[in-house]
Amino acid sequence: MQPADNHDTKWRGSRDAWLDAAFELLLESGVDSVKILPLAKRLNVSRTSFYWFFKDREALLSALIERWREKNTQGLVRQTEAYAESIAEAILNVFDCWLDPGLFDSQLEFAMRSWALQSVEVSREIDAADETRIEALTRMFVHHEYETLAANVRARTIYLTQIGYISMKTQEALEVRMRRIPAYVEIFTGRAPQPRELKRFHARHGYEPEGDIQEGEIIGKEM
Amino acid sequence: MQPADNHDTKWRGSRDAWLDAAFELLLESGVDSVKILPLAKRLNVSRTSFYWFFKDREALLSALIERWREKNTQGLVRQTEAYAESIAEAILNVFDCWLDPGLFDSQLEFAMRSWALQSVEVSREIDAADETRIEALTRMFVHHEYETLAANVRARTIYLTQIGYISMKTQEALEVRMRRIPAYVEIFTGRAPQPRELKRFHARHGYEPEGDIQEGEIIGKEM
DNA sequence: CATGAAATAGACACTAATGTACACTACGGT
DNA sequence: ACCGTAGTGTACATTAGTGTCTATTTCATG
Repeated sequence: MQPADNHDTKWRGSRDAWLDAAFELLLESGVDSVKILPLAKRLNVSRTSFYWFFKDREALLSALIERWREKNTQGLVRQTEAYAESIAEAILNVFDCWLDPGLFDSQLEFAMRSWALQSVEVSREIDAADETRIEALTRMFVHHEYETLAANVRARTIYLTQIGYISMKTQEALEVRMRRIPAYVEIFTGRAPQPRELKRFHARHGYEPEGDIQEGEIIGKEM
Repeated sequence: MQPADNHDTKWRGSRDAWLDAAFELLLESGVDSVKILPLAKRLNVSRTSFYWFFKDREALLSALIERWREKNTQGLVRQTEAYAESIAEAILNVFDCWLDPGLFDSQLEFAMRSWALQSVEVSREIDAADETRIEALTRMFVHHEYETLAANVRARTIYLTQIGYISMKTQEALEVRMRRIPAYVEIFTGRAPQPRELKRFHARHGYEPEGDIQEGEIIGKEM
């Protein structure tokens, strides 16, 4: 028999406690570290209680996949569909994902990709997710009047750059990241963002630039 | 005492055999799968022979890191420094890396990044490599008269996109990849590559486009 | 306060891995 | 021919993990 919803009793463990701990370990050190014994130690609970909540380790891992499936792809697709006057604004909407872990959990994303090395099941999940996401981004560009092939390559660039960021585990200060954003927008769209578009973006993320932004100041040369 | 260079005796094992097999496993399924027992089975050799060549598992893993350190960063940096008339040509030189596993081993790269999850040592190695590589790419753009910040962001984009590709384990047909390349060049540089630049690139990789390339055909819209 | 379900723990059996000790075999040089 | 060294195999001790069965504790509720 499986546990009923846990109306906050005083039991030390719970299905969610095990799951949360499993997530932590997954993010910290990869799927191979998600083992029952270490989890039990971390939770200060007997290892065997685990088997009351989950059939076996397999079941725990499936639950992790489940949780990821819901979260990241959803978050990204929603942002590509958000209202935007211009392509620059649309891209800034997508950038929200990289700044707000609520919309897209980068660490989780990386952990899943590492996991995929060892599991065809996970591997298939990831492939499906990539396709869905790139399609959504492509639609976004097409919607802003890009040609199909161009839209697709731009979608890839923007997506791959982010996956690259994740894979690199880049730790930039908000300041640095924000300063780079106009340049990224210009690269990804082919034209510079308007100051007012940036201002709205900054506001969303509670950021105040040090000096006022002058047009043309940020990007060098012939772009 | 450690083994002398193995002047091809008829011994079944050798330090290199173990190392090669270890690499295979690392690429296929991550560092956690690099275990002595499975390696021994794969090599059809007694597990314990291992201890003649390596002190312990640790020592084997260190040897793997060693081998990676030499290879990938070197390959990339060399390509950024290759002769190029234009920035487009310079970028196409870099693209050589992604097409020629001799210059840059993508799978290995990904495996190392996953490994870094669990090992601070590897993690530090990776960080150092990233920095070196991005610096080299930035120098390349600066050399072609881009402003410092712009050059740096472009360097990042090109590098991250590739890391993203790797992380996604993209399997594109050469045909597809080649068709996308002009668009990538345009995104990364801000202007379209010349047909003759592409031709030289195609020739290097033994590729013959299906139709002749017409200027402006590839990229859509307002770029 | 007694009862039963929810949750925990302990004892046990098993597996896969590491590493050590030591005996053995094949080869090459003198 | 024979001896040392390079390389292999067998046997054993140990450790960390999985999963099962059973006994025990804790809590909510009548």
